[in-house]
Amino acid sequence: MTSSSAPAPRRATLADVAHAAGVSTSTASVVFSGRTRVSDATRERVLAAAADLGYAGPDPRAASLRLGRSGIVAVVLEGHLRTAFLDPVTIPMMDGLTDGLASLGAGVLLLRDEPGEGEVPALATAPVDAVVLIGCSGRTRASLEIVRARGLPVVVIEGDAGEGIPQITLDNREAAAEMARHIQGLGHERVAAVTLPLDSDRIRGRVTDERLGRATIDVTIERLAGARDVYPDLPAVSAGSSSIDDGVIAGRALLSDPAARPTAILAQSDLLAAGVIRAAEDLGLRVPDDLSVAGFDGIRVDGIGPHMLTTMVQPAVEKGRAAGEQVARMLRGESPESMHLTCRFRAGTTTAAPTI
Amino acid sequence: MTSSSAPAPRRATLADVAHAAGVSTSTASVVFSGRTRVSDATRERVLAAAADLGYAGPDPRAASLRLGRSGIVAVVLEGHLRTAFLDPVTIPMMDGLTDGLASLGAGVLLLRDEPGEGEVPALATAPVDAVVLIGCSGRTRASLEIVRARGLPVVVIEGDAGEGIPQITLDNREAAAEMARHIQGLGHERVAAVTLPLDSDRIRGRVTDERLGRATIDVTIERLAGARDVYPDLPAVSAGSSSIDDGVIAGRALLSDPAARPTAILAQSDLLAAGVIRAAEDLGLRVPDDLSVAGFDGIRVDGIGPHMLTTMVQPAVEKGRAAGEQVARMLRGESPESMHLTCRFRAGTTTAAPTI
DNA sequence: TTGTATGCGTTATCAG
DNA sequence: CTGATAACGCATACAA
Repeated sequence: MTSSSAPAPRRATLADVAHAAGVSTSTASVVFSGRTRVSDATRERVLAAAADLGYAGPDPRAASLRLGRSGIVAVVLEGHLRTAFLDPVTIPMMDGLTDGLASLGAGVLLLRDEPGEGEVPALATAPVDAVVLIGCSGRTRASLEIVRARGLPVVVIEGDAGEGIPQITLDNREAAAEMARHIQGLGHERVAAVTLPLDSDRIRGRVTDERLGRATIDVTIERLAGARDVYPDLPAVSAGSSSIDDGVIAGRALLSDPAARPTAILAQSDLLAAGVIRAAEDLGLRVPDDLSVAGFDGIRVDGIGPHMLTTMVQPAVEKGRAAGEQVARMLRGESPESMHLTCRFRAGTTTAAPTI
Repeated sequence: MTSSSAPAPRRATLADVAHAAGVSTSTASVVFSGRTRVSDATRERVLAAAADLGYAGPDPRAASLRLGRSGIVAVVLEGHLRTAFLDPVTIPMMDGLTDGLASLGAGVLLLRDEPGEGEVPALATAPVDAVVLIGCSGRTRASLEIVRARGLPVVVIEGDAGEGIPQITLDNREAAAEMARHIQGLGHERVAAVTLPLDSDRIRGRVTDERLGRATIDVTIERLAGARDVYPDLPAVSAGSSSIDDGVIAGRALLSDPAARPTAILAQSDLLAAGVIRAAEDLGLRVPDDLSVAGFDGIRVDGIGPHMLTTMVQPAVEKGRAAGEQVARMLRGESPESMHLTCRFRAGTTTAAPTI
């Protein structure tokens, strides 16, 4: 009957165990690390002593000091988890990341990129071996500075950190262009776009050249550029986030005026596309007869009834796994490589030739 | 022009900085920790030397050995992140957790509860100060053993770890009963339930007494018990996961036979409820006229058209925050308290009096 | 206000 | 196969 509030006299250390087993600490250490052969007899004695003293293995803190690594990789997300995980591609990506890191036996430390109420950013003092930055934009830039100052290996997913920092990127521009060509091939001429946020201010509204010039989120910029490679004058509305609700808002903005109504809308994410579809149907438009809607990401979207979104499928899990693998390489002392992953067109039921 | 592949000769240490600044290491240490007054003059000198040597602050690994804590709290999730985050309440809960931990400046280390391919579980060697277990069931039980062996403070969310381990629980049984009474109050007599998985096997199908006896997931057991407090003979079908798709499957199973069709279905999660609604509408039934459907969780569900789910809203963020706060207490040496949080009934448009 | 001494718990090296 | 020794880099009590 051990009470959990019992004041542990003092945790047993490796030295205690060694002493109790009548061996040196180095021998005891080797029993646990297994890096050298030990006779079965002494191993038994050490293990017995350990069990006896309630020793649960080497203290990770001491080990990490000695070894120079902690087995932890930081992932820096923007803002609240709620926000970061609102994007459905985040989860498969994180999953890929943990997979890619598995070869290291490393865990993932979730860090927020917040101002942090005047505190020193956790990133500056976290015992991590490497850092993965996601979407190096705005505030994330500050994280990059900290990381570089600490001299930690870093990989950037979907963002450009410049100067020889390995990055995992998507062919956003080419993929967006491919989708635009699909729409063009169907015969659409009056087309509009709904973009992801332009910067961390996340202001909604018509995308002017001036606003675009100040934009900081690469994904948004690239996907719009790709679409405009095909439709140079493509009008666009920016959303406040990648969500169905924001898609509805942007959709309304583009569809409310029947005179200026496009026949196709290119959304920069599947969630936005779902919102656009909802907005269209609320206005009595039929998809794809009256309006074609294209998405981006290739996630499974609930809530658009019988529709199957026409979209560009991005390799989300691969993205994370690639980042994890590059981190592993850097930690092994090998030189990392930037990787460029490609999206795949997937036809759905939400795009068709215009009927007008 | 610093190349990132430059072989750093050796990272500067606090001692180097102190030496360069012509002060002792303790003085230099204090400059960074700020735990004692230092004259502006020496502070300047130390900082200058640090900048000069590219010293980015104390090595967290050494600091954590010295201080006896790492500022990291582990969260153990079941299976792939994909699976854990499939449950929409996980994200707000994690958010609450990081909030609750914020007072400690602690980060969250995501750990999977996997077999791990014969490797030692990361939990056994991760440099963490405390552990949060989620839904202490089955495999998680093994994690608990490791944690106890290491003598780490631990808090369990929605699970019973027994023996004085603080837990954050929900009034699942009472809440489920409250919902059942709502349905009863509307006049329903033929009612059925769709439950969450019974155990980690996640087998779908009719819930027999025998299967229920072997069930290991407390949430499922409790919510079903609550419903049966009101409808003692309530038939139930278990889902393979908390998802819309699984809700559809369970819904079909319950509704396919017109003769034995219930007039109300109590789903153990909102996603399952959404699936049931979809299954009902696929069969030509109207909700709530032909079938009342109740959910559980109070998340925002897309994909059920105009419906507003009648549900029990659980305090997801609070759950996480409470866990974080208890961890903080334990690390401050105060004794932790188990907390029991309550759900709130929210009326929607998916339940009504039976029309037959 | 600053310096001195000590130990946090390990693990790598190398000699026996 | 085992043991002595020396770091790993830092933060604190205490003395100056």
